[in-house]
Amino acid sequence: MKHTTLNHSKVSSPSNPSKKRLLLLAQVLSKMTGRVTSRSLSERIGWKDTLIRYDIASIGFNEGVSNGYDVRTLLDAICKALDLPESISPSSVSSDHNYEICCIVGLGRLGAALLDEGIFSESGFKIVAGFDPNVNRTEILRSTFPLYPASRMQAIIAQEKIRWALLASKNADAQMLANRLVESGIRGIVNYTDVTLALPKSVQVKNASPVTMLRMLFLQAESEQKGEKLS
Amino acid sequence: MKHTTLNHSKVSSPSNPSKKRLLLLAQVLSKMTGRVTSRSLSERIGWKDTLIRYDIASIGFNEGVSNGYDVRTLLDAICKALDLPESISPSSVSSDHNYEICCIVGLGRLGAALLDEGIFSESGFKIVAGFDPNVNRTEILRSTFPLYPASRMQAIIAQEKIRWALLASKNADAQMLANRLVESGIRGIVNYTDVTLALPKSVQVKNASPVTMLRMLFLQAESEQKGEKLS
DNA sequence: AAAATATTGTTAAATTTTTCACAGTAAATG
DNA sequence: CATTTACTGTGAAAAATTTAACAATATTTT
Repeated sequence: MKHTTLNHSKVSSPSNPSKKRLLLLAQVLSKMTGRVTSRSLSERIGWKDTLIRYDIASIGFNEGVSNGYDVRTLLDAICKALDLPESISPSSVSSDHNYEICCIVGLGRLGAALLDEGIFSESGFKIVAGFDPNVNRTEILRSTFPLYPASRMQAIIAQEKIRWALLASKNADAQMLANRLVESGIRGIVNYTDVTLALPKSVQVKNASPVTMLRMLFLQAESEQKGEKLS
Repeated sequence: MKHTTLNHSKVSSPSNPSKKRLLLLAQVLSKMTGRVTSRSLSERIGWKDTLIRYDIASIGFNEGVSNGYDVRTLLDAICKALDLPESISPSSVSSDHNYEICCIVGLGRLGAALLDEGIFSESGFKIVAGFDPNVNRTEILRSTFPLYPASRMQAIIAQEKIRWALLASKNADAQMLANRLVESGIRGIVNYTDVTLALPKSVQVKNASPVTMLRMLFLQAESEQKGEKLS
């Protein structure tokens, strides 16, 4: 009999929690070589080995029977399954320069820090514009891509086909700017402000404000102490 | 019969997902006044009204019968239940200056942006130190709290009783610095680097790197398109 | 080459989380 | 003041997620 490489029974795509774990797993694998087992990964990342196998199975990968996984092969499979814009895997010449286009909204201290192009190189995401309500900021700051006054957001976003935004404005401006992003047809926002944005369900958000993150961290630690599960 | 204010059957503390939602809920309520209903909140935040009622019930709050909730009362109750260091609620004189002590590790462009004290004012968290492996950085930068070379982390963290860290170093240094944080007895890390940290289970992490956030956002949007649940 | 070992893939069970359904209650209405 | 309306609180049902159990199978050891 040939290698048992094609008896995949799981057809459905991975669940949302699985996807998030697979992303993290891919990021870990991208720093490794050789072979791994579900147990060695479990020790590295902290999830139950059985959950890791479950996640891997959910993308229909099964080249690991009895002997663990080849890092490279597994990584490639995960990247393909998640369909990230540009694979984390080095071997992925698959999608040739398939970037997702982003912008930064709000060029205060934090927003300006994100202008550093190095952050996003090889991430699959490309920042092509920055916006701020304050024209001073857009004129003073230097970056490898153009900066515009917020009044031009709608036009530029359409023109450049921007689909994602990093929102790092003042809290007071956050909802207003988010609304404009929505009107411009954006698909998702990474929200570095403390404002819990009101958005249509069709627009995704990820909250990443330092304060909110610290508070969530605090809650997580509180639960952990009492012996509860951590997420 | 008296007001039905004390027939709380739920004794167990809220589940972890509930806690996170309650935190966001509190942040939203802190910007409101008057009364709200589970439905109006549902429209504002996007979760099912029934889930909001469930979360509220989980902290034993029941002053909403038939008439919705008083924003202020509910907010206070949530803050008390979550036991955040300094309440989001304005009326909370309860815990007098009960700060959680934090530090910033890595003072590159992003880390330096976090030196802005305004970010954390009234958050319940107080930054008392910054660290960087590069002594140049600690000498050049200005901030309202002292900056130290990374070599002094262990000593200062013990001395200042620092319990939380914002890690914004270069990726290459991240794990090394995280290890030192762990050795120093830190309780949790907000990780702004792209490295998936290997840490003991007793130390909590929240990943907030722009790239990881964008990737998760992307996955979330992908699922949403196919009509799946969003987290 | 047989036995022992290590490890996956998978199905089923357990657990957790969310949703539903509706009884009960305060306020508003006619 | 009876009736309607708009809500909550809650216990049970449903759905989602995680864990456990184990048969199957490569690899290593003796």
